Amino acid sequence: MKPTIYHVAEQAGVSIATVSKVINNTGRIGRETRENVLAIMKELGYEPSVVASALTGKHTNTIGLLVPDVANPYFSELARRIEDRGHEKGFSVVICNTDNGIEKEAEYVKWLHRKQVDGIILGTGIQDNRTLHELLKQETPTALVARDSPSLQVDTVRIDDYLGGRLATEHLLELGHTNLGFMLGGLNSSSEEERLRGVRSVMTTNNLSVCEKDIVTDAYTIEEAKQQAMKILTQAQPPTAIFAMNDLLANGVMKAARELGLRLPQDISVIGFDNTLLASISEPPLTTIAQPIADLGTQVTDLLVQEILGEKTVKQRIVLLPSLVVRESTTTIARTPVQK
Amino acid sequence: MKPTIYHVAEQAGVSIATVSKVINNTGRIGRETRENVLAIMKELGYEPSVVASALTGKHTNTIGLLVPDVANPYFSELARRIEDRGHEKGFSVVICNTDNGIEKEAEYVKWLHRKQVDGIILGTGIQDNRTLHELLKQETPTALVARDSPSLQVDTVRIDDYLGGRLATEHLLELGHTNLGFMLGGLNSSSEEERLRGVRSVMTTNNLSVCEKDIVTDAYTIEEAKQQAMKILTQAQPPTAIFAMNDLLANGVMKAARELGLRLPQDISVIGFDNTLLASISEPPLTTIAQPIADLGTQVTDLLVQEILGEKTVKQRIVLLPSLVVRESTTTIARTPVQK
DNA sequence: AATATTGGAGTAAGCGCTTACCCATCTATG
DNA sequence: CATAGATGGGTAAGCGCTTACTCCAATATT
Repeated sequence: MKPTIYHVAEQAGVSIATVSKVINNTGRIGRETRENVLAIMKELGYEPSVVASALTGKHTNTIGLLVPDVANPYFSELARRIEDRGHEKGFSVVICNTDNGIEKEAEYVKWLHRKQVDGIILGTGIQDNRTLHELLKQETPTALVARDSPSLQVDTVRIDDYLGGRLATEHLLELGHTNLGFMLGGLNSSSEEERLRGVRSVMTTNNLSVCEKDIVTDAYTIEEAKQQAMKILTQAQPPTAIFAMNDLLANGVMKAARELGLRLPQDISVIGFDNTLLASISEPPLTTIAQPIADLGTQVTDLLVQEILGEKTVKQRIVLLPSLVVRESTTTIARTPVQK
Repeated sequence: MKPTIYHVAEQAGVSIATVSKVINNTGRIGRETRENVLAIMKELGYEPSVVASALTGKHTNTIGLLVPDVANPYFSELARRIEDRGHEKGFSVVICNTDNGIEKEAEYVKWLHRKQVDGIILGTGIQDNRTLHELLKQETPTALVARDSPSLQVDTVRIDDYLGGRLATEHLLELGHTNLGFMLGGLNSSSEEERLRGVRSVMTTNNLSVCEKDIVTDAYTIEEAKQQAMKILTQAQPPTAIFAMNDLLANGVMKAARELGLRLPQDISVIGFDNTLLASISEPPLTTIAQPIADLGTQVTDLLVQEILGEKTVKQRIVLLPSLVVRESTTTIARTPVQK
């Protein structure tokens, strides 16, 4: 049977209070007693029960992580970083896949609440803020990652999507492209809107406009992305470059292009977003807007942990800046866009 | 303040025992009382504390999942399936990245134990069975996935790696290749050894042999894989086909080949393993040995949950069969292997 | 009508731990 | 030498829940 604090106390000839104090390094305990208790603990292979101590009003040392889908490279890398950092700080992380469903999200949050997790990291792109409001009302430490927090008082770590959109667009314009296509996914729509805002801003500055029919949306898998890309690429006057909102979609676009016999990047330039594993794997290697995923993960975890530990009182919003990573999927424009 | 069972009991004018009974659907409770209590619970927004009930000797409804690295597509897909199934069954999963380190693994297991997780799924490829032995001794329900259990009495779900190795080799031989190269990673070495055993078996049957210098190992990233592949490909008489033990490595091989000016698949055939996202993304699309990842995930979860619930007494070993998925990275041999 | 059943609900003892508070020594102080 | 702090450690009351057991009243049984 698993030894409890009672066994240790008995063996050591002290009270359970004393044992508890040496475990937690609280109160005043003599050198000798402490060492003795420690020895007994080791001898018995005693491990304090997190459950019991949690009941006494302390922490469970657990944080909940909500993401749309861990199988998505972006989120799996993020999850890895968060787990790493959490582990360093003594927290375990329970993972929840919401598929960006408001119902699932709410259900998970309720469940995590019952489990008394110490805090929650929201990495979903849901526009609906109901769950978030609920969370804040309940005073569960909460932090947002890769998601905007429109006018809400909550710790947030995200990238500047607007800037990301600008960077991508500027890159394409510099290469001479003026007829641009865009592919949105839907996994993190608030981010995507911001990026599109960046796009529009740059386009307007350059007296260009983005044609609504060159924007396709709702693609979650590479296959769907390919199908959607087909729509854009088979138009009368197809874009010469496509900006996909994540690397997975960009790969879908490339598949479509290849199937249509277009050469990459000579006939069609493609730029992605995120700079996940997929960007370096793809052929040609994908030019993309890099998110500092590792930093997003560690910083949001730090924020949450500080909040949990009560080490900080003011909420903050951290905005990391994306950067352009040029690889081989984009190049200067070759064919004349007029070919009606 | 969060309502407790006492608040509900008071409001409903019953004892906490009664409330507990309606929550758990145990004991005998009258229709009216039950409905009344239920109503009060809803009204108060009461949520039973998992922590408290866990302390009373029940379950925490949590399982621990140990994998080398969730950022690895294979494991992230697996993790997704396990979380999905776990969630369906009412369990949350806490994720642990061991990087295949025996120390980290042991530490995680100890920690999970303190947390009183109901069970543990081991998806690591560590050869050392110490942790596993420990786990079994402690009677923590444990299940292995994608990992062998040499002579141990533990629930296991895995694929037939030997068969996988055979399938890959047979495919290459059928295409006319006789000079084969192999690239191991190290993430799951027991599996890889089995696969290699499959390879050797087929080779021997065909009066062929595998040259030790055509086997490279220890590659964890795509970059490392590329470097290692270079070694094989720049030999005097390089293989005409390479069998990589996972899709990531296969991509590294393709990168190397491309850098050396080799055409894929005409000059060099590449076959991977796992059939993850990476296999369909890559260019050319990767021929690979498909693991039924979804089934691995759900079945191992089911096994563990049954074990936890005490619904079964005999341990079992489930072996799923891999299959060959032919895409475009392999083709019949073109150049003559003799070119010394 | 007397007894046996059974349905419905309460009592109270813990689960393993934390913590506010109390008590006994021991040493430094005037 | 009496006393005020330190110092070291114990007491006991919970935390929110489950469950074995008890008790009572309403039926069913003979």
